[in-house]
Amino acid sequence: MNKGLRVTIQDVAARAGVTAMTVSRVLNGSHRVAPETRQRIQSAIDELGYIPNALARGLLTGRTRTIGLLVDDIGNPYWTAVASGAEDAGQRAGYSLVVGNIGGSEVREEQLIRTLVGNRVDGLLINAASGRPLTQLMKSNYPFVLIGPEHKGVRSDVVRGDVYAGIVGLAGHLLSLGHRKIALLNGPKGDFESRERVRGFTKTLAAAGVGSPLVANGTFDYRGGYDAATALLSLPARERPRAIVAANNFLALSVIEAARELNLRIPEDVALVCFDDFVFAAVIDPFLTVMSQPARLLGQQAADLLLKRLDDPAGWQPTKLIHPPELIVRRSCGSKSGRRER
Amino acid sequence: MNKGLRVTIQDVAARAGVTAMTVSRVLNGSHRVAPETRQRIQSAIDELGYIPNALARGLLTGRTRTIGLLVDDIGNPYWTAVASGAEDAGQRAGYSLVVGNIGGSEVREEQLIRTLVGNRVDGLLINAASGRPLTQLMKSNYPFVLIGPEHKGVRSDVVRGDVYAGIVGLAGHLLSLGHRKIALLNGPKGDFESRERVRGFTKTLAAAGVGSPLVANGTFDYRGGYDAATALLSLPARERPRAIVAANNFLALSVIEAARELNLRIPEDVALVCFDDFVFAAVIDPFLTVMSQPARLLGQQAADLLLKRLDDPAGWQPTKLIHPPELIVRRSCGSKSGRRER
DNA sequence: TTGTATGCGTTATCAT
DNA sequence: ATGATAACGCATACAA
Repeated sequence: MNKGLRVTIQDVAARAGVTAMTVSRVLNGSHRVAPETRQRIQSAIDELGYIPNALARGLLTGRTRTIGLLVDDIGNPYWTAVASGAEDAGQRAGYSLVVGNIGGSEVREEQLIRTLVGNRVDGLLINAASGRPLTQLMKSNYPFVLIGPEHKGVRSDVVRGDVYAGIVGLAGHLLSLGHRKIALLNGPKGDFESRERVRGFTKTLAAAGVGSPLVANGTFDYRGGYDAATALLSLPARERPRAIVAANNFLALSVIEAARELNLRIPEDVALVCFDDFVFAAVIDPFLTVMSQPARLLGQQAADLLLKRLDDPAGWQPTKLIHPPELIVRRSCGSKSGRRER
Repeated sequence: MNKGLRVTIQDVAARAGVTAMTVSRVLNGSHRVAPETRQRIQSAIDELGYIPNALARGLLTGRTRTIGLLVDDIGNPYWTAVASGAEDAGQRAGYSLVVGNIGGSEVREEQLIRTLVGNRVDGLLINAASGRPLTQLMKSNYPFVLIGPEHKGVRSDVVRGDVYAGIVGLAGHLLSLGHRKIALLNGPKGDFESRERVRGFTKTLAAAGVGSPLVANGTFDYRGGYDAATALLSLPARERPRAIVAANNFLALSVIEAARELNLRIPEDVALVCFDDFVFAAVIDPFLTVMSQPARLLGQQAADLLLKRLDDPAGWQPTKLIHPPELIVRRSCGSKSGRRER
């Protein structure tokens, strides 16, 4: 440890001619300190550049005033917005936010949870792919809020967008434009949201009398998406989709790139729509038609739910907040009414 | 604290019929433990779901195996890439990375430093706007690495792109395309990189015989950039710039938006180039010509320098790593050789 | 190979 | 209004 950090509450106390206890009281804003004493102590703190050791404090009190957020890909503007919302809500209540990046790896997910719990964050906001560590947390009665996918048998707060409604809206929009050969470029197979999308997609198409819907599963990273998109667009002309619903903005990017490689124009040759609005959607060529989810709000609400539970653990009841998404029509779907604006 | 977290090393020891000391040895991988004892202890750990308390460990050892990264705007892909690089490097050495978002506020910057130091992160990677807290850290001999701006009188490792060379290249490219009315849409006034850009910009233009260069200072958030860009493009026709160098990708976005509002085409009416490449640059309309900086590498090297210093504090000597940027010509500058590819 | 004693920096509790 | 003492959970030094 560094010299400067060797400054402890004892040093401050000595310099101010009081006991550590009194310094502690000043630090924690107790009123039971004489104004002049308080002043002397404050001076000592400033002169020594004293910063309380949060480890010692946390060890003793059992609270760190820190919460953790685990997301699949912090490089995705969607998750950045979620994080920003959570940070805001946390900061208002005097909590710090620690963000971990899962990157699609279940191993990493468990690792991160271990690290954060080891550091005794007071609670967790989790965009979890794997349910395993969650049941563990549940057994420990460790407070956490799920953002996005729900998990069977896991009793917890949940905050998420209505993915089902979103996909219905997206597919419906394409149908209303006359499309019949529509494909879903989905995320990794098997998780909750992925299943929701497939369910909504097939149901909507079936209701419109369109059989055997095309579903491709890519990964959310660039490579996986690009390969899946290329495969989709390389199908023989009769099978090739004339419209694609991408499960998130990065997958939409993949479609754009793949189409470019194959000399396919968007929206003339393939229409494109996707989940999640973001700054660049209105600037990308072509401007993307998206199903917008209130990412920032999701982050805020998730943090708020967690903080509420921390405040009153006994009174906690699992809450589920599901937000309807909003269709923003731009150009990539080929709609006549597509706006240039964001 | 939660029931599940009440599991301490003592509980594990009791269950395994040994002392806390022996458990500690297993946790830290000492070889001096009988295989069968080790096994018993491991079982106890698993059954109880024991996770060591990093607070207690850190308090005792004086090391947390955690480093902090403070950036101006984690929402910007550039900084996300830096963070990702730093996380990689850290993880390889068994360190966790905690990221803080400064958001252009010096108050927030000091606050974050206080919080992280309070939590006794072993060192800091800082993209600092304000020099004040740095001198404080220096006096305390607290290890930190600067990413981006340097600061006078601050002795520390520095990792950054060569902003001066970058702006020279960008302005030079526009000059070579025949432009004379070139403006710099700069970031916030006064910091190191901002001054570097102005210096390189004026010098390059002067060398080409172009007088009185136009420099506008925006903030890096969307609003500030948009206003500045609009002001620039709304100048009377004789003064209006025919080419703009944007100080980062978000400012370039502002220019695109502002131009659209004013019915100005890019690159026909205004050419546009900017710093920092990113996924969307090759998809944005028009594809952006950029000066690419090795963001990921910067993050990695910064972390590596910090870890090296932590490993051998006595042998530490301040190192400065400056990377030349690379010009990637696409369409927004109006160059004939502009590629469609990324 | 395993155990005992001690202290890291802070605050809760009880005392003055 | 302030102080003394103990305790949080763990690892270091030393002992057995």
